[in-house]
Amino acid sequence: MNNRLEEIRKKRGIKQEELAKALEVSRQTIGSLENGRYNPSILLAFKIARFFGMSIEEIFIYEEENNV
Amino acid sequence: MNNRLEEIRKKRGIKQEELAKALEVSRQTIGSLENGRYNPSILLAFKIARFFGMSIEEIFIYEEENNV
DNA sequence: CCCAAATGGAAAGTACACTTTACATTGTTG
DNA sequence: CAACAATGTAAAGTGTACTTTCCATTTGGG
Repeated sequence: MNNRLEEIRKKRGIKQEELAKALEVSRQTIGSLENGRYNPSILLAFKIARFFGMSIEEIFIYEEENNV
Repeated sequence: MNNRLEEIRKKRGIKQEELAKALEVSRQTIGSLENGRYNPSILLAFKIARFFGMSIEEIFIYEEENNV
């Protein structure tokens, strides 16, 4: 899964640490999401979407992962 | 998090097992989601939404969980 | 240039999504 | 009622999301 987190966060002019605090997760979690080290839980995805006033689908891009 | 999985699945007239096979997860996973034993991963949420031709937000209802 | 702020990322531990196996319960339907 | 289909659910194991701690690298402003 890809995501537009870094792009969207920078457009809002906020730091990873500020976003992390707002979402009540660690800064490393934000960094890991932005750099694709892992995917968010659905709860975190909802928090992120709500924070930015967007839908999950606008932020996280699912393209038929062929990982079997 | 609540979800409308059971409702939507029944409206389509398909069995838990059929849905499970289509999504490539176990039948128990579907049952557990329908009965709220746990939340789906975001990948599974995307698969479910895509399967039903709906958005994640239409199926999974996030209401500011106050679980801290 | 220099320092500090911002970010990248590894390591070890915890929580939970998901699997397989197994069994019990609840409807049908013959 | 008998027998089978559909669902509920528990237990134990695995993978991964997320945490805390720690250090390295990058970047911008004085």
